[in-house]
Amino acid sequence: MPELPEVETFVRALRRPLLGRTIIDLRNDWPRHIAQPAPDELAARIAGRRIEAIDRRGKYLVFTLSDDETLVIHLKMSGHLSVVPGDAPPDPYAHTVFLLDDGGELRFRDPRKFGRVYLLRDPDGVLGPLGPEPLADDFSAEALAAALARRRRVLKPLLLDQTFIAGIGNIYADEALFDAGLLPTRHSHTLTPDEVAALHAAIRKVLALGIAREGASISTYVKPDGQKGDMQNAVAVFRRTGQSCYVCGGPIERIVLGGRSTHYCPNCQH
DNA sequence: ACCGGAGCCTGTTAGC
DNA sequence: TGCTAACAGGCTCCGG
Repeated sequence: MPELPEVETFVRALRRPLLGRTIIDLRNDWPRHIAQPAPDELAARIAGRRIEAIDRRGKYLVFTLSDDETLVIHLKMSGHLSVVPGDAPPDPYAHTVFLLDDGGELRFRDPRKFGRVYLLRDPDGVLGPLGPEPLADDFSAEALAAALARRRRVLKPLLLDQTFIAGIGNIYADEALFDAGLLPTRHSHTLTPDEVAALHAAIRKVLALGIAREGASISTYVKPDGQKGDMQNAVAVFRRTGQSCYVCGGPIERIVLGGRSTHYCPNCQH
């Protein structure tokens, strides 16, 4: 389940093999992978475009192409991107493949087919609704405090709301709440200034740790080179139901909030 | 404005 | 040990 740190890991690994390359063609065996525009139009418009920059916005990968085109990819649950030689063994799960001018391929592997590809002249149409980047300099505790007070919502589902903050998914939401010592069932407008400060620091801490450890290989995620990340060895609560809390020794509990499994320590979080 | 549920998918896991 | 059924999970859409 790629979240901000996992997507950032892809972005960093893809820059070296892709920057300066030109996309010459597209292969697709699952048309629903292409969200926008229609697959044949996307193929026609992307051919001949050079990859000039690769960045991340929330959980989206953003490829700035020549001629003011932007390729946007969301990996959703099981998406994976890698650059391989053209004669690499075929991958039945690589539903969308970008052919490169050096003979290589950018493969979008996606067993569950939840991922989406966009080719946009104005990426704001897709990226515009996203909330602030939690690792950006202008994401301050004061800004978070104001945003929390404005919405009266349960913390866990709110952290997963991409229009509130961009990039946090189920793993890092649970980890951030544990690190901040806050129960996932707390309501956003009830946090004290100290609690907001703790949450702000915790969000940035766990995301930065996830990036440093190149992502959490808990379900299907692996790095572009196929190797596992290392963040799964540093989680405090996620999918540790019944196991001992590393801080107090008590059992980690699991509840469902907003339809998502939620893990926390009832002793350490208040 | 917010919440809950269905739907999209298929590999993995739980339960018999 | 082998099978089937439920689950996971980001996000969108719908109805309340």
